[in-house]
Amino acid sequence: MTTSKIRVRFAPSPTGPLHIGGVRTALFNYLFAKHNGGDFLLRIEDTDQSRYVPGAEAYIMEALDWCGIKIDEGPREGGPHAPYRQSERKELYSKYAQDLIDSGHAYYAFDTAEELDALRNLAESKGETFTYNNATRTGLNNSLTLPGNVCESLLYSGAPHVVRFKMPENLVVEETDIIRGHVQFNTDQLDDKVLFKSDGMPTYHLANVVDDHLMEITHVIRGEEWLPSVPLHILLYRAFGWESTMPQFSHLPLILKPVGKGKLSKRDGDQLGFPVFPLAWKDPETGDVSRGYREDGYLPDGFINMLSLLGWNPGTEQEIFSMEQLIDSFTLDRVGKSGSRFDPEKTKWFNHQYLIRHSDEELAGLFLPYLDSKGVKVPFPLVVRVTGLVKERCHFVNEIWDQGFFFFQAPESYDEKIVSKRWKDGVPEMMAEIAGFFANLHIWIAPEIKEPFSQFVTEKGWNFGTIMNSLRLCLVGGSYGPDIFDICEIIGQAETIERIEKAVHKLR
RNA sequence: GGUCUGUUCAUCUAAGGGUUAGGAUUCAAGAUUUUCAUUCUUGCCAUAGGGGUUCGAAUCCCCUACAGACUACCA
Repeated sequence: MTTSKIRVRFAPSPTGPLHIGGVRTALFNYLFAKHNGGDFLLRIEDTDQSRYVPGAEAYIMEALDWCGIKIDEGPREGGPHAPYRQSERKELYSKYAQDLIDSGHAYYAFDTAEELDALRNLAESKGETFTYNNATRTGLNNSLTLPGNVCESLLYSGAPHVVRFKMPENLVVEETDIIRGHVQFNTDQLDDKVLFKSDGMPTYHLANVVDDHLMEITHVIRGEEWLPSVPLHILLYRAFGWESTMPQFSHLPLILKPVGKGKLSKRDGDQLGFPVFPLAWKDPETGDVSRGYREDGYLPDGFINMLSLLGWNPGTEQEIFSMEQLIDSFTLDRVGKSGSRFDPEKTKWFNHQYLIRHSDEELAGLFLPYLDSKGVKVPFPLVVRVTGLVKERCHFVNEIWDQGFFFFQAPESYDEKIVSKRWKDGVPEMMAEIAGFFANLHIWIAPEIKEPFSQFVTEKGWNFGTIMNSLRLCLVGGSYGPDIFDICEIIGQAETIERIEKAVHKLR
């Protein structure tokens, strides 16, 4: 253990949009770094050219930006260990692969992918599993079995080859994972992993270890799916002679799908009607669009708050956390070990909590694009006022429209259920009288409408409930919305009267 | 199949040997809102099963079951 500055990295591969599991991994890395006054780096692991997806890298950065996760060093930000894109560090890795061959920790292998596939199929047909390891490597085409001169001439002639790690025999590799505690593996169960591919690129395992070392990463915080490769990574650090500065490992529990079995996947969102991505994503090949939390009207701080509580808890009963508070409270020892099922309902609840905490101005600003898309152009102060009136009844920014569209345009239809319930005999006549009454009012602000109106209704001996509900139907087209007199005030005297007359006319 | 990891209300989780097993979401009921939503109150609901260790186990150990991850020249 060194006493150097805490440094962590989020190292996604740009094979598509980040999903919420990835965002959570990034978040926990970020929170851990900031809690300890350390650095958070973004490193793009694009060593598999065949899986490269255009736009994915930009997506990842935009998603982190939206979430409020700030990158200290990365491809865009630069930094002392640039470049931060593994494809741009390509030359570096072959040197390290060579070091391992020279020290006897790795070897060249000339077996083709087809040959290995055939071996796997053969083993499978016999109910066995083929593994490239100490038991089989002596019977395969590699620098351990081939005569030195044959091997050299193969390399010289440019024969395709990979570099494999020579997994030691019967060695117990132990490690203390910050989240999981003591874990151990026997190397006899492991295979000779490819470190360097025939296309000249390193695999994840090599690149990851080399870069983490070079970038002075102190803690590796990643998903549980990486736990099985921990022994390989430890052995690599040892082989390089870097064990004394090896990062500490933490393996985060998985995020499971809301219903059914297994970890959350892209498909779940489409089927169950909630986003699995922070931002909407358009697949460049198929053109399919997947929805995103941002586009669905979620607020980033609520989204982050929800994610933070998936697998982590503060040990207190506090549930609402700003990013600053999260940084303050976050420690890895309060991260659980078991997988968390994702709950879209609670996500909605969080969003509502954040929605009502946001200022009317801020929310109105976020709502503006939705208004635009409806072709509505109104003064901003009006949008602010309406937002303030309806935000408590919304879970999402876009619901401000559903809850308040009638402030901006007259209802075009009337909810039939409400019509049959409220539009009884005599009601049209009462409404017509009310329109006349409104026309004679001189002051048009909510309390000054309510007061005389109540008097008027009382004098007439009408049923207040019937009147209010029917009036609401006239003004908004249904049985929803905030206080009626607020609505009257905002839409104005003339419009109020007009809507009543229109309803009387149309609902005859 | 093998290796590894996990298992507390429907869901997220608290309780690091001693509590009526706590909170939150969902759901249900009531109150408020002469609408709807919000809000408030109340309620329902859990230690996977079996063995140990212990005066005492959700907590420590073992077995079983179930679940998951990994098992590629992918990350």
